[in-house]
Amino acid sequence: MDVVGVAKDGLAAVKASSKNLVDVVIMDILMPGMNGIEATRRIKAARPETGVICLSMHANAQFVTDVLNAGASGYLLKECGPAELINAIHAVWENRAYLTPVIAEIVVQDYRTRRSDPAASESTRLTGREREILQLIAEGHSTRDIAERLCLSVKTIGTHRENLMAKLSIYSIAGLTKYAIRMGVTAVDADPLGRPHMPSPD
Amino acid sequence: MDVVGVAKDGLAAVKASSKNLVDVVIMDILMPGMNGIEATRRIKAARPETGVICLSMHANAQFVTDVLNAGASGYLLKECGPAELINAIHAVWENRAYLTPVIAEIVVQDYRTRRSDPAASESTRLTGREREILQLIAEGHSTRDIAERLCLSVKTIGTHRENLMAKLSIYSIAGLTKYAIRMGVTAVDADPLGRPHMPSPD
DNA sequence: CACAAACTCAGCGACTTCCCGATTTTCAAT
DNA sequence: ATTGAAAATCGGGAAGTCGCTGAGTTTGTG
Repeated sequence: MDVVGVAKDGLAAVKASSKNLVDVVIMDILMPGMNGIEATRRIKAARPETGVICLSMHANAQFVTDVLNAGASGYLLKECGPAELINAIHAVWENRAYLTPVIAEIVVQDYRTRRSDPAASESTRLTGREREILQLIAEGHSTRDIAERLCLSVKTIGTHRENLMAKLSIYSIAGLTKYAIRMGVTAVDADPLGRPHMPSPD
Repeated sequence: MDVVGVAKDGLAAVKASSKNLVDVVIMDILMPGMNGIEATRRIKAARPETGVICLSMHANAQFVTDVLNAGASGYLLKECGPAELINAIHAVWENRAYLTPVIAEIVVQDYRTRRSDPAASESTRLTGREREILQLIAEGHSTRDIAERLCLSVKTIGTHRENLMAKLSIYSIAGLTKYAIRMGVTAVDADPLGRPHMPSPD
């Protein structure tokens, strides 16, 4: 078992795993720029036989389902010991799935609640794109920034933001930022994006 | 010693202490709407003989100096026991000041560092108004909202926001929100301000 | 295949932001 | 008491953004 590469954000992880033929990727969800869900989706799209294990601080039902939908085969919490990590790597390696018990329980609970009330978490369930844009907004990027970064029209980003706001009933950037922080999509001390104009006269 | 009133936010505290002739106010700093610093300032402005003791979770030099500038006579941390609180109330009652030892130390340190490097924290020191507006922005209020709430022109709020951004080198609402959270000016789970328009058709 | 959901984008009026400027108030130091 | 610096207040105007409507394209599932 070799560590063939380490990446500090989602984009780097996607690039690294496309260059080296990686068997298993240990993916953090909370990363600046591109999050782990999006990165997982791209890695699986580029090379489906790559196994992805997500490692997160948050035991959040939304995260788990999104990550699994993105194609991950495992989900661990950061509190897990090295033994469990190795265990999970072996499982995913052999094309099996591994969920840490707490997460497995959450998944089951999620199925149940969705059975009993299918529309309950329907309204606040964000799509991948919406979550991606939520993250970028919460990281301080302007609509224009995001549009350029994702090679989309400013209008598209606007629409996504509107859908986002309607789903969450949060109609301010500040509110969205706090929501993103609570959801673990961004960190309080993430890069605040200093001066886009006025490059300091001194 | 009687408790003559309890208020859940800054504005309520100002109103309550103007109606009842309060001797000593125990003030929390972190409150939605109007923060404790602004509330302290207004209470002292309305009736200077009112003693104000600030009770905060944060042992932050910025907070302490601001609160003292606002006119507070005491500063305690929330970890303090009831004995110290009573102690402080008696001191302030008798027109003396009381700082809990940790805070006293911070004040001394602050004096020293400011002696040695007067311009160090000069650029990022916000005025009271700026801090107030930072808080309102971070609570999700629009420029127009803030202007109406403070009975000021939209232009004034804009200028304050611009000064704020220049001082902090943070040029996004999201960034300002995170800064406000780090500074303890607002809470992550503060009221996200649901739907300012579209009052829900169902 | 058909259907729904997700994703994409344009138009347009209203509003906000950014940068320029200005005045008044406050307050500490001389 | 005067001066000066910092704070707070506001306006104009160009440029840009937002909110809403509507609508075409892609995607995935039954």
